[in-house]
Amino acid sequence: MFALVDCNSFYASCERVFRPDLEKRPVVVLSNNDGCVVALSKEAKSLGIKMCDPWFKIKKDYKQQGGIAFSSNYELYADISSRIMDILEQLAPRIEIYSIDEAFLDLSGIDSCVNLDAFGHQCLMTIKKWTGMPVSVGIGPTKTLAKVASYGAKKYPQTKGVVDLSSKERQKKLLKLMPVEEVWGVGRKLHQHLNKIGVTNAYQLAQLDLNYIRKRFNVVLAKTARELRGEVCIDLEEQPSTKKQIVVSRTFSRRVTDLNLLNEAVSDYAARAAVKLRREKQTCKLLSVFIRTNPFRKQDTQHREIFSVPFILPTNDSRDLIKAAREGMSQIFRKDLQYNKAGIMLSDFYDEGVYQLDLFNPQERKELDKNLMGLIDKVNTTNLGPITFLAQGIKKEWSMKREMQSPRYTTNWNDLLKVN
DNA sequence: TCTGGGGTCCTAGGACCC
DNA sequence: TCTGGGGTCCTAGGACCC
Repeated sequence: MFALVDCNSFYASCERVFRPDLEKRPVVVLSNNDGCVVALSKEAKSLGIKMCDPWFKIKKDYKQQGGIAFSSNYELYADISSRIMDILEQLAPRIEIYSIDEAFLDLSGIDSCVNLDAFGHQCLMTIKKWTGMPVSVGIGPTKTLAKVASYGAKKYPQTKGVVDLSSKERQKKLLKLMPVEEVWGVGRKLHQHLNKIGVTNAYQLAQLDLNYIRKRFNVVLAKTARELRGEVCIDLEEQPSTKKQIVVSRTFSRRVTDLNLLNEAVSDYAARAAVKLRREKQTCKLLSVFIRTNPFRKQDTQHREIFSVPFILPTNDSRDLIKAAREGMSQIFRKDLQYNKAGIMLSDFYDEGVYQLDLFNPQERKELDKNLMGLIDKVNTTNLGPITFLAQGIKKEWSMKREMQSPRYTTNWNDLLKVN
């Protein structure tokens, strides 16, 4: 048996924890650059606001209706998330942290000694009491059914936030009520195709012939159908698997035509990616750089391109990555175009310390470089930092806008909440 | 004026091998 | 006219997730 513990409107709820005056008010959180809505409270939903709505389009009406908006504050969200995950670790023997706001719990063992519905409420109340965050709990024999249960727990207030789908009858009842596009693994395209063959709810999907699904669609959807029937196909993954790629990309605060500024931006992203790569204790053999113009501006000449730079020896040295990023940029940059986004991608990973010996690059040098990077990373965790590379730029004219950000209540002494 | 960021998995097709 | 069979590896693109 699995439980899915899922925070309600996670980012919006985080903002409310330290602003109780916002309870019952519409709250939305915006993406980087205050671009579009990425999280919204129930009250904001009932004003007709949708996920991904561009902020500039809804801003005026929304504010008039008493809504409040925040720029995203990832430092705050990450900290609240880790507090919630710590609590869940105490409540269940095995958990899988699935995303910043969700975790699957393995309930085997627990299900034989306590009532599962009661256990769900215990999780919900403990998290509410210790962090102030509202969550829903869905319980089912497979992960996909736990997701279904969580859908029910959010959708129907009479469940008080917990749905237990242990029984076949309850599964059947809820699956029939659930639109097929709400199923975990069914996105926009599959939704359209399924509708075309007359499948509109989750129950119908579960009843389809598996061979037919494999032939007409693919093996992944067949797996989803089996999970909906109660057959475990997706296991709990306790250890986060090592990453296969690292991406750092940003939309600029304004359109950029200057190669120097683009170089600055990708150098900055490369340096950030290098830190992530070293945190994973990995090295990479490939760095790709990409840029694109604003696809929404139909009047502009469009250009998007990606260029990959291989390394002879795998590396996680910031200087190598920055150099490669600039090299790549010089290959794809075109004069007189208005770029609005750039990014870099690292791939082809190797464990740190596993590399072919190189005649021209003696071992001692490598150790020295490694120590240097380690030292920089260490300094940057203290308030002596940050140490950055000049290539990353100083003014960062291209960097994003976040005009409505809340304080970092839990991670910065200066932002600590004051009580008068 | 203003439209996010970071991931994974699967498949088809091409290049290449014997 | 008629041009094998079986395999692997890599890449790009599509679909999905949060």
